[in-house]
Amino acid sequence: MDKNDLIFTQIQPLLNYFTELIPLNAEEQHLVIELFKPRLYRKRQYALQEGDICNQFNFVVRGCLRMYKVDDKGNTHILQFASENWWISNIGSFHERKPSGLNIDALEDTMVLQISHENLLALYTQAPKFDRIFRVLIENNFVSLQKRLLQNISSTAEERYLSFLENYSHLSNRLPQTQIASFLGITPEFLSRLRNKQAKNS
Amino acid sequence: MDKNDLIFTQIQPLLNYFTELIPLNAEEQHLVIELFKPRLYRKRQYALQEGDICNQFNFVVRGCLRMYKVDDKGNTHILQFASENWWISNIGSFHERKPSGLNIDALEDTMVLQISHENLLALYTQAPKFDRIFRVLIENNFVSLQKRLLQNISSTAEERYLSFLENYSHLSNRLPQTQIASFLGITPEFLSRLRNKQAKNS
DNA sequence: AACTGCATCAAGAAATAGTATTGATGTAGT
DNA sequence: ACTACATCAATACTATTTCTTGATGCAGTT
Repeated sequence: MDKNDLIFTQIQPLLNYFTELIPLNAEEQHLVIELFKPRLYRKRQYALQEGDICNQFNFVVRGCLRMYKVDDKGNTHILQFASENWWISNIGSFHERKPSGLNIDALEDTMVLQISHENLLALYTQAPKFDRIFRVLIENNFVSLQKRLLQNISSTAEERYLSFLENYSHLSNRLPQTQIASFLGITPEFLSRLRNKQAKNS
Repeated sequence: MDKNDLIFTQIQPLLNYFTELIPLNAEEQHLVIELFKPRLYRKRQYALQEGDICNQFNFVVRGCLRMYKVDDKGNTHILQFASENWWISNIGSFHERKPSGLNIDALEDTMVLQISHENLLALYTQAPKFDRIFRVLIENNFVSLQKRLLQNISSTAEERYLSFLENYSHLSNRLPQTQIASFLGITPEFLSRLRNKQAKNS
């Protein structure tokens, strides 16, 4: 398999993703192939480090990334997981071109397709359809974020955990409990007890 | 401890390093503090990836980095380790602004102080003393490289290993044998046998 | 032809690092 | 006092990384 085949195989999920939102013509597909670059992040590797400007918009082909904030006490709080077919990037830092307060790193070896800020602007110019595609995509992200926030302010840890199981069933046995706990905003110990309780009740 | 104290603590070893070569006045110290940025590389993280242009000159505060070449067969050959108070960067790529054929990555979580190409030029302009400091520093690197080359073409693996033990005693029990073997240019298995032999002879 | 200095491959053992569980104890808010 | 969590410490478990060993091979001396 030569290099082009390889890139093509990896880019297929992204083309599918776009096409499901809005069908692309050949030229648009070609732009995507040209402007998105495949990149491998190895487990624990940063895709974005606090203080740097986020310059890439990432689509996960396989693996899993997380975006998180480290607070003054050194605790990490996970804002988002991104596994297959999800987008991740610090949108604020990306668009306003200012240093990120958040980190993104890899929980598994992760292949992404990424487009740089510059190339994304070029993409919008050359194929205005992507304005709409990215609007929709960001709306989706926004909605799921809003949902999480709402849940956070209105539910107990147990409820949040159950909802996590529903919404992220593919991740619940794939990620370490530490990460899930940090996503739910509880300690790993408490999550362990919650899981125990669940097991007993079933 | 606030953020400034933190940066100051980290930058001290670098100021010491320079001062031992040539004393710096307050203004020069200030430039160093301003132009060198602390940065953490986590174990396995790349500081420079083949194909990218090396844009940073790195001083290791703690931890250990390695610079290596991956050959056509996929074997890696380590050119240099850099632990505390050592410099590392692909000087060729850095100065000629062309893609690196070498990789740099972290063998341990590593804190570096790094200066970008742009800022280093600014430093030379604003404080010409650094021309001399960096000349000396690069000379030191050059000499140790030459020594290694000479040894490589003139010694058996066992001799090279013994010399490694002398010159890098602080690393010999800190790095995995795989890495040391790759530095010596032998297989880990053969290094294992050499070590065995040593142990018996003493 | 035998010997030396290495390599390669495969399998298993040993060491280390990462993750999960549990108990004891504490605290803020109802 | 009770609920919903946190913190700390110890232990257990699992996975990953690293090391060792044996078998085999080969190229370049002696």
